[in-house]
Amino acid sequence: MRYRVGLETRDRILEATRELIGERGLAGATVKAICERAGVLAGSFYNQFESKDEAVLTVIGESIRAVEPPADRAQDIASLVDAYVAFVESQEGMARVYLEVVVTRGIQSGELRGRLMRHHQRRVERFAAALASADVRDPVELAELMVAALNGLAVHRLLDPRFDLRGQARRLLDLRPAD
Amino acid sequence: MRYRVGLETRDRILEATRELIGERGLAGATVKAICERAGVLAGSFYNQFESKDEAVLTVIGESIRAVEPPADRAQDIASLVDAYVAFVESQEGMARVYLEVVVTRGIQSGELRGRLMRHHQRRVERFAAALASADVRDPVELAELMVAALNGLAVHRLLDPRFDLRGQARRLLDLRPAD
DNA sequence: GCGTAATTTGAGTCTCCGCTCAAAGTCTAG
DNA sequence: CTAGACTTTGAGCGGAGACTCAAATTACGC
Repeated sequence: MRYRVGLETRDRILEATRELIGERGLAGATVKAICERAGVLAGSFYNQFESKDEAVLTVIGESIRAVEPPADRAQDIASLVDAYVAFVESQEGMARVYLEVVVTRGIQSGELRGRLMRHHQRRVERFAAALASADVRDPVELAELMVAALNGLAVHRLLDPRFDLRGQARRLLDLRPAD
Repeated sequence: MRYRVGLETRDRILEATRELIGERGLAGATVKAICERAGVLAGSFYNQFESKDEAVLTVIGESIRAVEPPADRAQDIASLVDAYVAFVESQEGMARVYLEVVVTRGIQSGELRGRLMRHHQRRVERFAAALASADVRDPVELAELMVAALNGLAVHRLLDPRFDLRGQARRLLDLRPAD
């Protein structure tokens, strides 16, 4: 992985992996399919990556990082919800993987699972912080509820592309605990 | 499939399929694993079922039917939510399949997908009816939101068994649109 | 240019999966 | 008891997927 051709090959493989995950999900991104799309043979793939999981993990890691809002600046709930909606709508493939990993037991890489779980945890914490500064009771519990509900909306959106994710997310935001 | 031994074999196969789906998810319920657990060889399996999908579909169909509340009697939202929680908690394996099918693209049987989708649809309709008779604005939209949110809570519960599904579902129930 | 390190090639291995089938064995109605 | 229908056996097929490797080719610092 030091000559320029090698780095270019690596990039093409990652690009192909990203596309295939988006189009066909995790299961559809086989090494064979990735290699075909990248215009590369299996040997080259394994010259660049230790395993299929390494390539998949790299792609997902990049996606997660790209989506994560800056940690330092506090945000209100509305913009956190908007960010979530934007994530699902702009990176449908990754959103699908996110949910696929959560739901499917015994998914390939435990590391992938751990990484996504941490991402989820951070999201809950952000929501909790936003709710706390809005003086809501039980901010952590409500944050868990909201993030879980948003995941549910995302699931719905994945199975029905006409589903009004943004609208329903706003509706969720308008719900208040009845006293 | 007419002698008693055959029917018993069939039952053992279905039982094994049910258990394996619950323990390892759809992907873990391979024909080999099912046959081992049922104490049967592959040939017997295919003497009873046309395909693996037929066995899986049978098991899931039975589960869905067992969970479906009686259609004639109208119910309020609280008991619908309770029924959903009970479904997820008592039939974790089936709940997992339900979500797995929704999330995973290109899942095996299109029929399985269709069947689960119809089940989902009926649930939304029930919720909408209950909300309508409670004089809520936009009952259909709110029903979609609630069912989607419940699905999200179920996802959370699947990945963290300590998650307080019942409590969070009640909390969801307490949320009201702010005017 | 040269030499070496990096890269590519592509046939091939290994494993797992769903599924088949002919032969042998087991029921059960009459 | 018997004949015909049903069931079990278990080796094995075809295909897909992840991954390997020795030999050939290519890049590029010097």
